[in-house]
Amino acid sequence: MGSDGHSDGTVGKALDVLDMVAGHGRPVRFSDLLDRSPYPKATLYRFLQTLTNQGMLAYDADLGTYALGVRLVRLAHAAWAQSSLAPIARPFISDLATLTGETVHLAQMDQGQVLYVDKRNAARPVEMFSQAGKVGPAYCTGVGKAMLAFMSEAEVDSAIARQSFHRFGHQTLDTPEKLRAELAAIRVRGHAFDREEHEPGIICCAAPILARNGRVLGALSVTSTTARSSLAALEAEADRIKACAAQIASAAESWRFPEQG
Amino acid sequence: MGSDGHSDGTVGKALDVLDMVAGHGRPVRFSDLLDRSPYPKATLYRFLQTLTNQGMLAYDADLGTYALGVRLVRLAHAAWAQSSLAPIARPFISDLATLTGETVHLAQMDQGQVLYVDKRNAARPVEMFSQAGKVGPAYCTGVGKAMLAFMSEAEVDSAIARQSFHRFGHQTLDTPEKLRAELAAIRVRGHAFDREEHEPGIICCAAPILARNGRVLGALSVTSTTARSSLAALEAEADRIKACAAQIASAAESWRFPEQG
DNA sequence: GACTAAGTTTCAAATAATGGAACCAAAGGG
DNA sequence: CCCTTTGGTTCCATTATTTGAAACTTAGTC
Repeated sequence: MGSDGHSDGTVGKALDVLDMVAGHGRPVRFSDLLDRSPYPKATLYRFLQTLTNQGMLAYDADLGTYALGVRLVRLAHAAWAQSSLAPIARPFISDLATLTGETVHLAQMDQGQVLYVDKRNAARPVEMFSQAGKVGPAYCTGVGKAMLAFMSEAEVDSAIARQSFHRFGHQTLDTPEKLRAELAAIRVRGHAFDREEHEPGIICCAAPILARNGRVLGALSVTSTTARSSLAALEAEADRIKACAAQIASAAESWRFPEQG
Repeated sequence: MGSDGHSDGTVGKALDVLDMVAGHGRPVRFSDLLDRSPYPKATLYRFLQTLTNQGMLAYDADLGTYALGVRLVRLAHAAWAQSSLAPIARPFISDLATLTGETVHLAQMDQGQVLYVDKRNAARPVEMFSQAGKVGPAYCTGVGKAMLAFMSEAEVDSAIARQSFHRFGHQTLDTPEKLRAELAAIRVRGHAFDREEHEPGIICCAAPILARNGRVLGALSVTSTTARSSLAALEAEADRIKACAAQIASAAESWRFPEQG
């Protein structure tokens, strides 16, 4: 169980390469990739060929660069639709955005990082892939902390081991100890804050979405700015957020365990 | 040489399994998958384990089902942002939607199928099942035919071999011959129509997005309904659509070749 | 308690992955 | 113009991984 995934065989390594291309952010040359990769030339080359054959990567012959392939976009649509909370949560999130007049984020945990799967802006409608799919740090976002607070010891340990603890602002919790203390407080309170810990001027109040068996399904946050609102004002919405989280949890469970099944 | 791609090794097979899960549309049990799979029990089992370990699949222990994992959503965001035309095309598409007052679709070709990568809805939303990440048939959609018309012989052959030629409407081109004849006409005309070939009441006018070297980058369509518009009215927008396609092509090229003009 | 279906593990044989090194093709430079 | 470097591709003997029939373990039924 390697923490960074190159533990299961050829497939794991290939997906590792895929991540490398994704991580680079823009089309990347073979040799650039070679530098960052732990694999020898020939091996990396073969992986790139295979992934390109499979449509997971796209090779640009003119520039000699590899980029992520469109097959991923197709797969992701299916993933988003069948496996994320987003489609189930959409109506509830929409309501919450309207009620609060603020932006609502829906996130899930992926490999110790926060993955935003949907976003609802009171004013303007959602653009699916442009927002959904973004990742953020777990230790300094409202949704991240809300999820961590209700995860099992083992999961939290493994997640904490993956955090960078970069100080984005002066309020950022920059050590595992501070984070753990905060998580304890969140567990009691039932909701988490982001006190400009990730981006200056941005604050939020977040609540976890918990299944009946206690498992963390995701988290929900209402975000605002210090200019427009305050932590106190956001906390006033906490019950509403929790109610919304409960609705989503319940909808998710009845989706997962259909009556006639 | 596989039209269905299980030709390159373990990785190819694993991705095949991934597609199988995606294709099923909802969380799927091991044995369901086993029926549809060409792999023996133990082999399939190991693939599912590996993919689950890797976060490409998510296993629901309560139900014993596999679904696509959230890691895909993350990868897809990167794919969408770095490899599809969508982020580049967005402003142009937006303008076109405003100018025409209709819905604009942006699509690319993936394995002989049309992959919608973006959609811009005018004020009045059209009832349709197309969103970013969704796929559709190439032989009976405006964007599909627009792309096919400008692809190389070999590519068209391979794409045609993958079409189902299901008759969605009475205008649907239901044989390779009819399709090829139509493609020739589109090549001359420079734009393609959808004459309710895919969905009753839905019509569109589409143009390909072509790189300077002639390669097909994608296609663009303006969609309407027979109730609100007509083919003639849509054709009146053809020049505007082509102009937009040209803008996108040019933006795409200057993005890809930042140094050269 | 015996029977069945669904899922998991084992293990020797078969196969595919590995990577050092050779090779090729452009660019660069003396 | 030839020689060198850099970036990319192919070979192939070695090695490690995958493979899948079969045995096994649950969990559920009659």
